[in-house]
Amino acid sequence: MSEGVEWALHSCVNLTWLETGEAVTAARLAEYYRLPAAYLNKQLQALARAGILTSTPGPRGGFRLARAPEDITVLDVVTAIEGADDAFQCRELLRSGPGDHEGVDYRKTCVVSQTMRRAELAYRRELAGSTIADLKATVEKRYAWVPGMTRTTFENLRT
Amino acid sequence: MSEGVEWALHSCVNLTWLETGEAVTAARLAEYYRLPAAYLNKQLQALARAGILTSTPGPRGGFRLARAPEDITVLDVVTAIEGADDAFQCRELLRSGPGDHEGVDYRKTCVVSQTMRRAELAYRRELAGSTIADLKATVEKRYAWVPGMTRTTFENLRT
DNA sequence: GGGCTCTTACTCGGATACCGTGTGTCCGAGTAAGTTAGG
DNA sequence: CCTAACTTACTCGGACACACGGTATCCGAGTAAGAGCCC
Repeated sequence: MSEGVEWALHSCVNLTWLETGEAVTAARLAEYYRLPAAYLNKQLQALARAGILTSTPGPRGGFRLARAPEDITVLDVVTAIEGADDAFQCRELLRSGPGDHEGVDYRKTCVVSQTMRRAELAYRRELAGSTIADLKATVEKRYAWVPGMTRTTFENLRT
Repeated sequence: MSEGVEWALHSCVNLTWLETGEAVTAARLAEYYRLPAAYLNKQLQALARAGILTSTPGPRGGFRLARAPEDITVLDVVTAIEGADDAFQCRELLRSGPGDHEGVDYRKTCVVSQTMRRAELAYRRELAGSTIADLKATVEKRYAWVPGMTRTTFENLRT
């Protein structure tokens, strides 16, 4: 799985603590974790395309959350970065084997494919059960100083 | 995810139908689905290293299941091909951020990491719940002619 | 006929190329803020 | 002083290289079967 997923999730959570009506540039989000700014920008673009962030160009521009943290699931972010395809892709191996394949969709009927898909669905269900708001809340509960420290750090980066 | 997983799972199920005490060569297993023999051989080697298959060289050699189909989970096969690492690898992004990181293992404490890991565990749990014997049984129940057809096809490939 | 030896062909196993995707970087189009000049 | 146009610097966005892992292939080490020969 792409490393960008980790970057994207942490950046989204950070954005929830900076919500002051103004956008945050990719450069600042990158500097926070010492990441390559241009490449993080690429990932943020993917989030914007997926409707998770909104991007505004020009001075005082940058990214901000497109909707409430409660309405952004972790699965949304993963899908935006990794794409919507399942990890296991059924290539319909059975079609190359013996037997009659007339009008059969092995993606539906193949037992192997079904088993892998079931696991995939369990994975997605788990990720869809967590929202960015949940992450934010858990961090605030366990590490109460983090939001303030994060805000302060971004303030200092502003200079 | 590697395409070899699909090949490996189908090959394992096929082997359950051919269990006659003698091994099956990678070439024949490959021919069944018109796969590149040398490359399938590579995947079967991985299964052998993982203790799922046993390999015997020389004439009348080949591969056979190392243990009963009930004792081989789908997760075992996936792990043998893909490796034991999680799909999401926590690079401890937080360590590059602000704050004190003395003696902290973010793979354990980071909320993002925990969330991703929980999903990963759900995935694995699902795969660990299905064995090769389960796949075999389901196929035999739904498509009763398959075992016989498979055996016959392999008989013809023997020539 | 039985047993030993040698040949032989066959199998896996790892070492070797090739290619696509993720990783990383760069520069240009567009925009909004700040400035300046005019009314 | 207010307004409007211009300049300017800043941001995203996509186009361009690089690297690594999955894909595919080939040839060699080892082995067991089978033939042949001797007893």
